[in-house]
Amino acid sequence: MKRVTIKDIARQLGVNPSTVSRALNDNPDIGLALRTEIKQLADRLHYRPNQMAVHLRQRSSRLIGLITPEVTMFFYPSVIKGIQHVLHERGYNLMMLPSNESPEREIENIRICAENGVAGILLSVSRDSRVPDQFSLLSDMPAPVVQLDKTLAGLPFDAVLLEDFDSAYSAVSHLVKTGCRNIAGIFGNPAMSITQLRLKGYRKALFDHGLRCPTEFECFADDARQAEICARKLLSEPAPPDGVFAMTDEVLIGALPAIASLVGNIPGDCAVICISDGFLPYCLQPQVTFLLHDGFEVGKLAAEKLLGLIESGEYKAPGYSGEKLMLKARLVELATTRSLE
Amino acid sequence: MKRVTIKDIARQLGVNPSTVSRALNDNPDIGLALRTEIKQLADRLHYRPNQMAVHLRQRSSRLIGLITPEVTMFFYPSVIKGIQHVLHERGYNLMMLPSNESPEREIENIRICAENGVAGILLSVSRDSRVPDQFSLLSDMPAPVVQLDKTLAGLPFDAVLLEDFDSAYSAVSHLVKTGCRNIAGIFGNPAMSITQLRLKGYRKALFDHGLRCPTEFECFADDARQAEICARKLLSEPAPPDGVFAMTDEVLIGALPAIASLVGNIPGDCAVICISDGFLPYCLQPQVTFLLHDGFEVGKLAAEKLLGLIESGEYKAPGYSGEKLMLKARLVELATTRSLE
DNA sequence: TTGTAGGCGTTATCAG
DNA sequence: CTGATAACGCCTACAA
Repeated sequence: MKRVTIKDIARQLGVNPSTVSRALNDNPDIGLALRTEIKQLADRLHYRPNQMAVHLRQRSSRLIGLITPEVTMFFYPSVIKGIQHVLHERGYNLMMLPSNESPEREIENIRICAENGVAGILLSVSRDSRVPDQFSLLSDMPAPVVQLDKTLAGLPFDAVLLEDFDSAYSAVSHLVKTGCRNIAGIFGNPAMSITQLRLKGYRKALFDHGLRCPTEFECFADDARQAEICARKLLSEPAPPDGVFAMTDEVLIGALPAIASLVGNIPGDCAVICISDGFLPYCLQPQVTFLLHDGFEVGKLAAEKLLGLIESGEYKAPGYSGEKLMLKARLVELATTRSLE
Repeated sequence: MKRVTIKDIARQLGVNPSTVSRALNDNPDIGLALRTEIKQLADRLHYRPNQMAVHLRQRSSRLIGLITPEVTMFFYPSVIKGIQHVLHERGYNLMMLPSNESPEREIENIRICAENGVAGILLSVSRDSRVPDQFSLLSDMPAPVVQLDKTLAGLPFDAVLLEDFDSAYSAVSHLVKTGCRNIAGIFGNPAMSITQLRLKGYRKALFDHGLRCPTEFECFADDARQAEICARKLLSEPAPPDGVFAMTDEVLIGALPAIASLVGNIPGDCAVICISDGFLPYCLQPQVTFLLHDGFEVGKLAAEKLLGLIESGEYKAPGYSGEKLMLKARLVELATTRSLE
């Protein structure tokens, strides 16, 4: 039960393989009559092109490499959905290459992309990745790169990311507006640029509103578990916060239950706000107001950008250095308002 | 800046490309001296084999196709981690092929696997998939298939799945043990086999303990939102349940906050138990006892099984029909016990 | 131990 | 309009 190839069709019709190839690719050079005859036979024989051969020939597969630091249940599932939504309808496939937060693995993943002739790379960098050595490989790749979410300044690629500074700034400002005066922040790993940006937004918001920003109120957590510990520590301070900014869903899911169990009334005693993908805040109790960072949108835009580059070849222009596309977050108010107090 | 190929190396060393190929593949026919010389040059030139060519030649890529109904934040992220853990260390890569719960898309995905010469397929079927038409394609594929999680009886493939019936049975029995007498169940879409199995386990447990099992207490929810509605409906019955079995994390996350807001005391007034991947129950408040369905383990075992089949060729034997590997769930008690009352 | 030649399945180029 | 030919990069009988 060998697979049927172009040659088989050619033989049966007594024509040349190249003619079959052209006909199947709708080349108008081939007479309509012959073209349809070939197509019909191809159909009857259940002919499917061997992509491995096509790829070798074209020197590029229709694969897109997605390099991410990890596959958490937060954010990435929706990013992936957004990516797939675009890739599928344009006939590309997705190869997942998690780096497990390891720069070495990241390099290996880039290598895998090169060896497999991916048509393009979607790159979300690990915590400890550094420009430029690590990404020198990328520059002489015949495929475009689009960074998404966790990006690195200084790489000459397009990027799609969320306004981290602004979102944090807005979130904290919203807490201030609803009456909070002692606002703590729980952040992610400080080596990540998104952490730094959100931290800056947090600080600036406090500063602009004339509020103090004691360092004990700035906590850093690598995961939900640590976020819980941070929350407990914050609330056991002699002067505990009356508002908490959670940098991510992951932080929120760790911190909120702890806060809920320690203060009588949220947001009465302590308000909580976070930056979220828009799913968890609806699930948790009490519901929490958040700034929506839409992963689906990020994935979709990054994929569209990437396919655009692939098809235009624009990225090959000497000196092409990409542009950053910054998405704004939207405030979603779920919490019962606190401003009455 | 063309990519360096085997020919380039051969030319520089004045040997034949085939010699280089053999040397790089550690063929002992090639003299050790020459072999190392070739390898060194390959290194210096940063030679990387062109996998597209290798694949065409071998008639198989080192890609594994993962076909899943969707990419939710529940369960799949850990399954994927388990899969990647195995694939990566054995030099395979993962192509993600979500079917969006569409049987047509599922067929298309199988086709994509065939065209791309994947070395194997990991298959989790959609709700409405039916044997056998849909999977006839699979039978004459030169690659093995392993089903995981959402499986379909009647397909002649290996499968790795969790003991759904047993887990539901144990979960409900545990509720009985802690004193519940009116136990409701919130399930997923009834068309899924895991729903049917868990439903049967639920019913059997009630039956075996001599408890009634009114149909109003069996609810079906397609997502978290619907699960919330189910929970509200259940608790507003004239005789509300004193125990609720949530079939999945997704059900739990929808139902628990609703239950928490409607009854004064969990588990005092109404106990809750669920089947979970082992992350959410720790996060939600109140914490809930669960049966651990370990996605990582499922992914890992399925991937190992698949690579085993690929490398042994066993699956090609006429009449090979696969075997089901059933994983048992483990009870994890987080809830404050209710048995005192 | 190494070289030669052919082919994996497709498509691009050049004739006719 | 269609056919012949070569090439994409690699591997593997077979020959030497």
